[in-house]
Amino acid sequence: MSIIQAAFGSNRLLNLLTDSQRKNFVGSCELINLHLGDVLAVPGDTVAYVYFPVEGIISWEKQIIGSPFLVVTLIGNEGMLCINSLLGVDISPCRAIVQKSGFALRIPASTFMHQLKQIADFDVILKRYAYVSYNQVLQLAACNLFHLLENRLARLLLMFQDRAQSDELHVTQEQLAEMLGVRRVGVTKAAGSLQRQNLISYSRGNVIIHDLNGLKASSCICYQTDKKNYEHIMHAQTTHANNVPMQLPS
Amino acid sequence: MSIIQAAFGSNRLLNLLTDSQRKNFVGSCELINLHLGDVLAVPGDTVAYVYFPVEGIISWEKQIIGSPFLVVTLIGNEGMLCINSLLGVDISPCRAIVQKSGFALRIPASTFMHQLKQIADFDVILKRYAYVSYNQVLQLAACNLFHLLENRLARLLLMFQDRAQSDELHVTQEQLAEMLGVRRVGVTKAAGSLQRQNLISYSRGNVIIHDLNGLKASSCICYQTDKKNYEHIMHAQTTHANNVPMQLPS
DNA sequence: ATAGGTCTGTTCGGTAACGCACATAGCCTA
DNA sequence: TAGGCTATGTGCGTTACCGAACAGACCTAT
Repeated sequence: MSIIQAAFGSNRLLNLLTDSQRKNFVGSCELINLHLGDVLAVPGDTVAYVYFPVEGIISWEKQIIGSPFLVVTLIGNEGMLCINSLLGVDISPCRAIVQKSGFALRIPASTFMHQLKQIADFDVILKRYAYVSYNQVLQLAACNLFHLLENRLARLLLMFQDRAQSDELHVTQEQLAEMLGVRRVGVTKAAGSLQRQNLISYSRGNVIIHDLNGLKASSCICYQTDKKNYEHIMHAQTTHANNVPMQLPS
Repeated sequence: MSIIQAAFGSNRLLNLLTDSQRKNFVGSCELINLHLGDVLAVPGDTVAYVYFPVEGIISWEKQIIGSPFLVVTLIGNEGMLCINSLLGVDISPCRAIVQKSGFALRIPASTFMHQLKQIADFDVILKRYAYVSYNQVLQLAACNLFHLLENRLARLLLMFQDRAQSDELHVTQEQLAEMLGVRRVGVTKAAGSLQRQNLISYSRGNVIIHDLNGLKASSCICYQTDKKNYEHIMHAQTTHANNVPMQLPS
């Protein structure tokens, strides 16, 4: 069994295709390794490839002039990079960085654009994903204005947990601070509070989530809202959902 | 000359079509009045119509649970409502309210979806617009986090000015505060500062911009960034730009 | 074992918002 | 001309951040 076949069915967007459609599409992809710190997209640059993560986490980060990068969302096997290609624009609005190693199906942007037209309903599925992504950014814009850091931190940790499918996260407070667009001391304070509530514990770049439900309660509703929205929109009719068990190369 | 013909060529997105394409499309539209306060879309509701403003201003507002509505962008004749239709989703993510009376070309959402497929390159143009809109929200998300109220207020006033094509705006501090997601007193303070700098003056719901360049200097760069991005993306190649002089019904 | 790097905790003063309450000022109508 | 409504100004205490600096704790390498 080839590596490509092994990854078959392990991205939730591609799972919305029929078996034959997916087989066809994945045939145009190559399975690549995502290494921690890899830069997959640079804002303003033309993107060469579109990625469908299979395992691992990629951060999608916006920078505005005069300010640091801000993590807009984390992308795992529920999503894709880069939605700009999907909208017919080859310029990336964001930076994309691998935050957790793994694998992704990669396809040249031009091939992707072609396949998008060829495979029936593929554009329908992915436009929905674009809608969900748009909605997520709307949520973030309001969240950044209204919600407290401690709640936003809890939300970010939950997003990590979802995509890592693990309660052990490898991320320092410094990194979390950068992602959230705040100072490291702010995260220390917020994380300390979460720890005192026995929701998480951490030490030198390792965060362990002990009480998932408690953490959800401490998070702003944005976490739940985004998740519900994804499920609601992506699984609304006309999809060919099926779950092929995931197998990965060693 | 009919009212429809009068509005022909007065929306910048439709101007990117060829004459015959536009004629075709506008034939499926009706020209309606936009009255101050009209609610054109409700979050979570199915959208019945898509709007291409000709004159007037519509606010596009996101609400997250437990917080007030927040203005995401203002839409004038440079844009359209609702990009969700464009992405094949009939549910509006935002509320849309007329902030300045005017006119718009209105088309049933289903007819719009049909026309989108029929008219060559129309979807290409509008997907680019979706990209620009996505980028705007990204900008807002960071802006809300990093920029000061006074700068954000200046930005909002400039966005009004652009779309009103007038230096006299009819909006109270209370309304501006709601749009920005802050207290009215915050706006009083910020607006007072702008007035003391002789950039604007105001009284009882009338704001007059005296020094446009000064106001731009007081605004966060987000204003310029968004504008440049629109021009850059919307006028990049493969468009059939032409400007038909605008004439409106009395 | 010691040294140097990385990660986390704490402290200080400052500021831009917040909530709440009340004061003034312009405009409209009776 | 008085009364009432709306829009704007102000004042006070509180809070959630900020920037800068430093202290301790832990890890690894020489």
